[in-house]
Amino acid sequence: MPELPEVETVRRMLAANVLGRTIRTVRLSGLKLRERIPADLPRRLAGRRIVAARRRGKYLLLELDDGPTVLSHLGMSGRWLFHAQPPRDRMPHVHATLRFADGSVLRFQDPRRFGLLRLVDAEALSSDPSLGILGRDPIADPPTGASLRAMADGTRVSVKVFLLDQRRIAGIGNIYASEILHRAGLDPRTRAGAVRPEAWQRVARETRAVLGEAIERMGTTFSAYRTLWNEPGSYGDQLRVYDRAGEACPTCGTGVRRIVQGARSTFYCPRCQSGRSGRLRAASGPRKAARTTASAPRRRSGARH
DNA sequence: ATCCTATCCTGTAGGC
DNA sequence: TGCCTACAGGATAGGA
Repeated sequence: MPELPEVETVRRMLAANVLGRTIRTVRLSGLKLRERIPADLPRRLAGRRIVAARRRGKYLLLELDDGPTVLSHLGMSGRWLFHAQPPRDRMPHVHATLRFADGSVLRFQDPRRFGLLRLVDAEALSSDPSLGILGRDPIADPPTGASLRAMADGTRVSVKVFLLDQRRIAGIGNIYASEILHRAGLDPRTRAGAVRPEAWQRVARETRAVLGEAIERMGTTFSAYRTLWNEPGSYGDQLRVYDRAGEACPTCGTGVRRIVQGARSTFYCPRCQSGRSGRLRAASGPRKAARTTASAPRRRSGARH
């Protein structure tokens, strides 16, 4: 799942490869992603030059020379792929093909179509509904223990769910949330409002460390994510707990557990991350039951690199 | 306001 | 071998 490190990797590669290029033609699949791609996108992009590649949280922004910005989100399986020469393949699930004046091509591929392609006028960027709700970016504006604690004040949700909330910190997804909390030695079930100041400091430090190291390794390819050159990221080797239910915790050897929080998997070490205060009750309502008590180790999609 | 659940979607894995 | 089903989760609408 593309999270901040994966999106930042793609942004850097876009900056290195498509900046300054002029779009000649655009072709759309016509299929609906998270929302419909504007039908006038080809007309509005033709002849425009890409002058900036930015990122906010998990959103990518390609700024055009006449003002508007192509706003994109990779969702679960989206990819921006660059080809110096026009590709001759018939790659499935390509929803937008941008052909540049020099013959190079940029494609947006997204099998599961949770992604997003939107054109936003310069003056509307600040009021864009998706961007508008985003909290601080942990790379541009690194969190501190104090800032996290202030944001969590009075919040009753678990610290894991808190970290996933894009309105507070923009860019952390399900993989890195588990990794950050493991490295911070904090029980993912702890209520965010009850996390101690020292623990928030560790969360802040590990957020910066994990995201930074993941960017260095061009992200984590769990299944679908690829860089602009269709290469997998290599941070998967560094994952300590994510998708490792039943395996030994790299710190203490205890079996890694999988639980479900907010309908998403959380992986943690019950020994290294033992919280003695502020723990939420395991279940607060009818739930699909039985799976929350991490049973047998389950292996999934072996595509991790 | 806050929290929680269902929904969108397809590739993959596991069961039989 | 092949069919069938469950599962993965980012963002968001809508309900509690």
